[in-house]
Amino acid sequence: MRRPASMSLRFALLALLSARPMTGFDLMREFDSSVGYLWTAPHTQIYPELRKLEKVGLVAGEDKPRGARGTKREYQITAEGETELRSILSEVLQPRFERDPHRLRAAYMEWATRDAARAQLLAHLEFYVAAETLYKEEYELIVNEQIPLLKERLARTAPERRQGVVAFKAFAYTGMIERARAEAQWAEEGLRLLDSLPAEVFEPSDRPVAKR
Amino acid sequence: MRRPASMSLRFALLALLSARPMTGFDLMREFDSSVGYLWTAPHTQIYPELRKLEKVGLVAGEDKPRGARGTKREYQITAEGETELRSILSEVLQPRFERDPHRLRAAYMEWATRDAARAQLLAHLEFYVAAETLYKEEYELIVNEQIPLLKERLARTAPERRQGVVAFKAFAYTGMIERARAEAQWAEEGLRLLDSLPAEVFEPSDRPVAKR
DNA sequence: CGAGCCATGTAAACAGTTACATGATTCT
DNA sequence: AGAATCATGTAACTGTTTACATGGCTCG
Repeated sequence: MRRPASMSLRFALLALLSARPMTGFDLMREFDSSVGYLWTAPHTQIYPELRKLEKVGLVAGEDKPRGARGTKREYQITAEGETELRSILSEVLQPRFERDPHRLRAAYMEWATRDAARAQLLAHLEFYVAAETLYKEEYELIVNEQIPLLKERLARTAPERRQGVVAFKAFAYTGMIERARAEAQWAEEGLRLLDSLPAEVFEPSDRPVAKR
Repeated sequence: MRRPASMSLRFALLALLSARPMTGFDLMREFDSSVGYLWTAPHTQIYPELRKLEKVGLVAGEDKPRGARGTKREYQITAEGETELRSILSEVLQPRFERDPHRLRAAYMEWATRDAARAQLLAHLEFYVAAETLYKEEYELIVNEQIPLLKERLARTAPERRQGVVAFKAFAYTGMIERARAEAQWAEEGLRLLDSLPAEVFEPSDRPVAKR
């Protein structure tokens, strides 16, 4: 009866299958695109999880022919699976303090050279500037209903509910955009800090030869 | 020779031990306070990792008496350990797309009732408003040099380098503060969205008795 | 003497990553 | 015929969480 604290993969698979039936491979490709920014998993995690979901009746698998000799297994969400989706969302997932390796490293930058610290922050800045652009593009695709899976989902959704389906996906992305912007800003702040500090606060770039 | 992609626990332990020698228990308590917002680990991870670090010479352990019969093992960072710290920070840790269970769930809120969605976002808002306050308090403690471990660290640091030691820790916290603010803002945006959507977009609060 | 803190451990389970592997189909 | 794509798997390992466990020290 107990639901594990972390079952995001399960949730993600059920959520995707609620749009249309898919094979493990299809799901893998979905994780490589749009949804992949929210959650992702390698195929080595997807296939076993699908078998588990089938065993407990949340999805139904069916072998489909593929070409002459080939087959593939297509999964569709069951009524129990949809109930599970509702049930997961009916419980609050408590936010918790997140570990952040980048923030941790930043806190001890006195052990880095100025150049290394700068390189780290530039990588951070570059990554999140690009991420922000990416997320904004996704956002536009969502609100313009230009994502294939979203279109299929909407086609299977009662007209009066479509508005919400789009709005929640767009909402998730505004969070990603805001976060990326905050990270980029932080990196810029760090770069200014680096420039403002005197050379003596850093580990020397060329360490003395004999350090004993 | 290869360094694992994720060695934040190792980094955190070395960074803490660079302030002063500590036992596993001391480190555990540190993770329960200040530094714990940047990184944390349970004792079941700390003790084995310390033994590993000792085996490879990055820390040196020494048994200390405790009362009459008791002992405890105190670890101090070695020269090799400090080199390791510098070495880790000399390489850029590439930022990557983070999975976020909360954003994932938000994207599929059409499967929730309005009340459940609101409860989720209120929990998010409450958590991050509190976190922001907490982080700001920590920030003040840092810049005013009121954190015991930081004071000990500064006492062992050459005067001309102290400025950086404080500034980097403060910098890490500005990132935490900005992020918490962004999350709180996002939750508020979500609450406004919920209020703006018509009732039909949500799963019914009281499901029909006979769902077939 | 008991509560609460100090101190350290094992073991099982789970989530996620990486490496290795296989074979069919489709397109050029 | 070979390359790219479709499709699915096993196995080993790392990092993290959770449960269970033990015992000494200090203070009231």
